[in-house]
Amino acid sequence: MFRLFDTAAGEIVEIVPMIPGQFSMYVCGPTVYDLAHLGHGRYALVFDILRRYLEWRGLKVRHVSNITDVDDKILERAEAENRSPAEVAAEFEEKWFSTMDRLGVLRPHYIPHATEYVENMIRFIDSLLKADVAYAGDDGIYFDVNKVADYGLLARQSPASLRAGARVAEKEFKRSAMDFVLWKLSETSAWSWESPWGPGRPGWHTECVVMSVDILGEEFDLHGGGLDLSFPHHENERVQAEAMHYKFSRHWVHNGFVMVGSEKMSKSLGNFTTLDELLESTDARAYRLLVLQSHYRSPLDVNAQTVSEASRALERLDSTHQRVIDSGIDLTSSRLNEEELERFRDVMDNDLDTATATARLFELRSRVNQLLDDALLEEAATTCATMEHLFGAIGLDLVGAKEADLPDDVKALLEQREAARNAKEYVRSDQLRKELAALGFLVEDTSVGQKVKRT
RNA sequence: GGCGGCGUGGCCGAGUGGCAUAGGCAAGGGCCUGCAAAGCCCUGUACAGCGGUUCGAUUCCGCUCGCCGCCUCCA
Repeated sequence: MFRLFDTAAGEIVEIVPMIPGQFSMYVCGPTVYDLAHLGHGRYALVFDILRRYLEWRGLKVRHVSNITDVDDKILERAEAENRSPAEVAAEFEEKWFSTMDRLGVLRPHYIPHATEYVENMIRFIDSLLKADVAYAGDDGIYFDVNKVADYGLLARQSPASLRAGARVAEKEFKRSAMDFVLWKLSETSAWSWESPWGPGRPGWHTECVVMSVDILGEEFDLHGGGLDLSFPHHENERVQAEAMHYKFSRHWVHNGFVMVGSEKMSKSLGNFTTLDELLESTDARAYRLLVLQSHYRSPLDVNAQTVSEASRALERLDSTHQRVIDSGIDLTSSRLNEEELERFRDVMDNDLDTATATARLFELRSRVNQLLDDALLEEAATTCATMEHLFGAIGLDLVGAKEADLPDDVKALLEQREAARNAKEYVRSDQLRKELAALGFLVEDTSVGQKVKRT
């Protein structure tokens, strides 16, 4: 029994796949006009973890995530840099996936682009007009939210209270402040598509409806994204679909924000760090571990300290992995501890509680070390294999010490040090260890000789 | 203004109507080690405040204080 917090229900609900054994999920992807920041990284990791977990659980997952390549911000950047919007979009899409690869985020099974769906969107908007839930305004076609009974569901607010707080300047012709644009007329810009209403561009909220339904059908299991998409974006998608009598997504899932101090990280606040910046100095797995150590719906502080703590924790995991390898244990043929697998599943089934699951895996790590200390190799093998199998299920692979290509001078120093130690010239060997440390190499003495790590 | 959420040890961060063994990081003490490192063992007066419900509340309810989010583009 797998449960998740469903934003539409406002509580944790049991997730019963529409088709037994399968799972269809649509996750709102990036608008490609700039580099991805830590917040994008978190959502990508959260849904990557969800997908991997469901697959581990034996479900056949269809994971769809779009690329929004039609947007005013893309146009603005293109104009500012005197190139075409398509060029800007292509550049940042490529950069997006290269960063996602570094983060170990699996490619979604389907990656639809808004530009491929413009014709489809025009037909959809036309249907909305025919259904009388949309109308023509001065500068485009608008959705009439008053035609939907429960507008505000995903915001968990009534239409009246939403209206009371509306911060958007009213356009005279709009029937309600919350009405949103489906088709933006743009007679001046070269970047436009022909439509029955004149040249223009589709509004943001329509593409995901059209693409998700095209690929997954009129009803699918889950629709997700960052919490900031719950309203108005997802709500606007939902009401369009509802107006067309689609059953649409059975569940809505949103992840919490990355925080900078006490503020949400966002483009508009300008307080963002790009993922590429983070990855310059940090193992990408450390960010995944940091994300795993908190609950996906909680705000997550990402700063130099929390990142370095996660990096340190990761080092210790890797170091245990290395210890096991050094003990001559063959992990690939080890049995797995069924009890632990079950416990992991129980915890993860409870609203994807990766924090508790990870805590449990750290306990296994500790147990592996204890077993190795006691030379209980067979049990250590099973425990370690189980731990690594489960970390793998959520996308975290442990690695041994990198076989660093040692520069010749380092090799020479190591040889001298070994000789000094064999001769019990400890003052000299400690001096050599210091020299190596200064060169960026950490030397440890073990029962099987010196071990070197790049620092 | 409306709606929602949060406040747990030195820091980060889970969880729970029944002793707060979460976990991570940091710190102190010990074992091991030529010394370190790694590893192991031990240690640390933590549930914002005030009421209420209850045999029992950190957990449920109310109020207060503090912080945050959404209502506009946002992952």
